Amino acid sequence: MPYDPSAFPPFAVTVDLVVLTVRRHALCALAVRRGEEPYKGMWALPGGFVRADEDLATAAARELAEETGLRAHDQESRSPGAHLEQLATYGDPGRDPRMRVVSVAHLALAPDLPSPTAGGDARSARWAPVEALLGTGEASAQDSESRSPLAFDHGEILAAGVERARSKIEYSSLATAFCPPEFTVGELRRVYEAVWGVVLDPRNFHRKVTGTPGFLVPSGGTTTRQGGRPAQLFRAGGATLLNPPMLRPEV
Amino acid sequence: MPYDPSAFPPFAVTVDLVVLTVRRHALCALAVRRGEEPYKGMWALPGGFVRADEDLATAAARELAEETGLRAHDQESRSPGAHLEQLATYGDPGRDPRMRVVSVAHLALAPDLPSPTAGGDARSARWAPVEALLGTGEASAQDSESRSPLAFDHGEILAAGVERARSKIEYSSLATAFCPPEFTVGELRRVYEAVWGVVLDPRNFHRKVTGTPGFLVPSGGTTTRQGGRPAQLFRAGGATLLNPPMLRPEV
DNA sequence: ATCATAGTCGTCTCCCTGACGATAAACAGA
DNA sequence: TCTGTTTATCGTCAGGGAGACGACTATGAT
Repeated sequence: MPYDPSAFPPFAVTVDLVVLTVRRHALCALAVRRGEEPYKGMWALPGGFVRADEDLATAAARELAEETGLRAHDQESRSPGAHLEQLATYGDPGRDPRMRVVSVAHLALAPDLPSPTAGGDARSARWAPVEALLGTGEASAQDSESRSPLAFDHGEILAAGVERARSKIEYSSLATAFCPPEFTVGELRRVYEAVWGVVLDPRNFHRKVTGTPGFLVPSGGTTTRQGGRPAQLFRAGGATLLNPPMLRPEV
Repeated sequence: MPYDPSAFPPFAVTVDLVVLTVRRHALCALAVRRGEEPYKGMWALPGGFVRADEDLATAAARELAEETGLRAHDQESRSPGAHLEQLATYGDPGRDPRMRVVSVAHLALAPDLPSPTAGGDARSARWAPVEALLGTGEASAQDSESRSPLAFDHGEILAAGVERARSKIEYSSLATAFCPPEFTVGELRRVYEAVWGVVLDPRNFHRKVTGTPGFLVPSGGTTTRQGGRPAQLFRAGGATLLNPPMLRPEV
């Protein structure tokens, strides 16, 4: 199968971002309003073209910074940035009516930002609960597809990102990416509850996360910002894989 | 960030395949010999350009069929085909010295084929143990990178595919994709042992897989093709997710 | 006949988990 | 100040799954 550099179809390559955060006990995604056709006026995932000399991860980090001001860190550092990883690639012919576009979707997990869309184009970007963006809310499941108000195939991409986040916090410490640098066990539990959409037993959850070596390290302080008895503050520990994993309740 | 259809850098888009199988108790990958520069004469992963009107999954299935004669089935059917799923996308500038190429890597899991490379170009394709292709064998880890004899960044892609397969057989029934339509518990255990590179207790393994609902369904027959006492034959059951998962031994 | 090889069934113990009682330390309001 | 509310944290107990391993079965090979 010899390569023929002059005989391959040209593609446009973009990165699309599924940026998730937890706001007011709900899992939310960043959506931007489209200013042009097609899908003008509809919500879409943030994204853009990959530049000629740019790595895919670099392009995703650049788009993330442009939209949220967050700096990405893929694995290690627990800086103010967000977790960023590649999600999947979408390249159906006709997914963009204008041209052949292959989009490398990325998943970003960010802590709740003080001013959600203040940095970028505030009137055209917002955090929205994922149920609303996916059309999986209380609306009865009458038509099984395209209930999502998102443009292109972004509903499918968002669903994949949400599912990835839901499964990944099971066996990794990634849930801490939704938390500020210092957080309590209860705040971490509310992250799990929001992402999974369940209610967890506070006592078993506390035993589990504090008993998993490397998951949490006490920072020494306490806080009462959630009300009630003062809670110990923790930082994310060095462990990235949880063994044994957190278990998502059945059913 | 308005789209400008006339101002985006053109990319070539390819699919590369990590095709894994278990042969003689070893995890093997399909490699093809390059006939041209760059990397002429080196081994590489099979792959090729995505056509102008072709879906990414379709392109991957086409390449798989061209190289192995296997028909792909992504999730459900347990036909003679192979499991095929998207793995990750690689698009570093300079990963191909000739042009800007974005490669959407796919992972295929196939049963041991009677004639490994008889279908295609037999003298330029072969199954090779993944340790050999990755350079992670008994060779001392003196230089930590580029010990792989594979062209381009295919060593990295193969490593990602192997790691995906290793983790995915933990919580899914995908290990059966390495087996013929009918197989014994012992044969399935040898698949796990080859993929993970461990030795498993036959008694605990038997209890686990036969006790997981939907994983295996008895086909009625028995076989002695492995020697010893006749073993019951099974087919893959309908379950795709194993709950609780198979546990890879520690350390 | 005996041995080697695989397969299959049980048992025992440890540890994790879920269910849930009890206590502790803050704040709000009477 | 006292009481109720909220959240955090510690303990207990029963059930299930997994690792370690003994025992038995049914073939083929020597």
